[in-house]
Amino acid sequence: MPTATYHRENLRETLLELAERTVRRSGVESLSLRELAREAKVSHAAPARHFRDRRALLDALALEGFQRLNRAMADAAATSGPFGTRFRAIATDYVSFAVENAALLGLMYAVKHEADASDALVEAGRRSMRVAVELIAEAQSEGDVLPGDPERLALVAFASVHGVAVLATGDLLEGFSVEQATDAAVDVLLSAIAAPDPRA
Amino acid sequence: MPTATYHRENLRETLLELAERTVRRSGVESLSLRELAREAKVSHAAPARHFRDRRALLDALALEGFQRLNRAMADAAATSGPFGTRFRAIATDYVSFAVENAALLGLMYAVKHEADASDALVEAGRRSMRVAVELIAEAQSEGDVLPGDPERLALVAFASVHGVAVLATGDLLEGFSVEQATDAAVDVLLSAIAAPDPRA
DNA sequence: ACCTGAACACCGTTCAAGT
DNA sequence: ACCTGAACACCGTTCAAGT
Repeated sequence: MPTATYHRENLRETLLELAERTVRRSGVESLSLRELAREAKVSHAAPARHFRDRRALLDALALEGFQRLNRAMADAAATSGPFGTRFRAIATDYVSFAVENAALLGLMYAVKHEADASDALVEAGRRSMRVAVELIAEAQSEGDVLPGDPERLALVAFASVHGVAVLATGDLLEGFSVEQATDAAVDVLLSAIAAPDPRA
Repeated sequence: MPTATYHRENLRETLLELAERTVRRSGVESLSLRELAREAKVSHAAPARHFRDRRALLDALALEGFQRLNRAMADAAATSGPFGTRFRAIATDYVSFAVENAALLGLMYAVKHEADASDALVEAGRRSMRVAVELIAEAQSEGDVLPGDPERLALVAFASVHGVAVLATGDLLEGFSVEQATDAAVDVLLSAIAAPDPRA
């Protein structure tokens, strides 16, 4: 008779993985701690040891989401090449993440602005905006982007790309593909903020 | 002893009003049909006569939301004046609606793209996009906007404004006011798509 | 330290029965 | 037609008790 089916190696991670899977498959609202516990083959009270309540689990999920998104954006920003290319790469990555993790993205933004969001979560939420600000400030100093408050331009760029992401996940693209929509937004932004090529 | 505390004038409307109030105050997830029934002083099974299930009530709420939003946008679009002014007015109205009805807007977009959303809901969701397309097509025929697929430009404009709305409700404006963010997005969009003034 | 099992106060949904 | 009250199968959360 094998013993110890009863405490698990790393219940916290197991629960997070299971939770992410069910959020992806059926949305946040159908995520039940008791169901999760059943899937993890653990008593329904066990998750409480690792997450104070349902919200704490959701917060942890959202935090992981922001961390993954930020890593992807930072990687795309870190490539070399002309500003337009790097900007387009970041936008594409952002929208791809949104499409592939639609429910998670919704959770990330929903949970971030709840009154008592953790510092780590708020900080992670701000981080992607800062990637955009730095990219634009840097491009300005290279003469690739018109002068002007980089925070203001980054806000508009971020809003625009995030908007495409939301419309994409909401099935509101009305005939355009995700790539077409992203490219269109990037084209419009670049035509507004890119400095004219001095070699032209 | 007064009789008839027991069937109500218009329970459906009463429930919708109460539901909207609690969604506004405490979010969708804390909306309970039983609680609603208690507030309406009706048995917990009574709401089922008017809404098949919780989702049906949420759908009805979302539909009302789109209708109000679309009315506001159509009104702003119907004013006369130069394209830039009208466009800015619509954007401002959209973002104001989003800020004043943050939870409702979230519900609207969440519910719209659930697999079995009602036709009325999907149609209402598309309508605001069409207002944008028409505005831009009209401005192009007047020579106020550069030529190009009006649906593509409207998509970008819509995404941009919706993005500002989402960032605003998500407390991600980082030091900018809602008005500043909206104006910045409109400025950038106009500088990309507005035709140069022929009188200049 | 980590988990269990029972208990409590909620849910949404359904359905026979009442008016 | 519209509502009630009871019932069913779920929840999240807490807590004494076990190992």
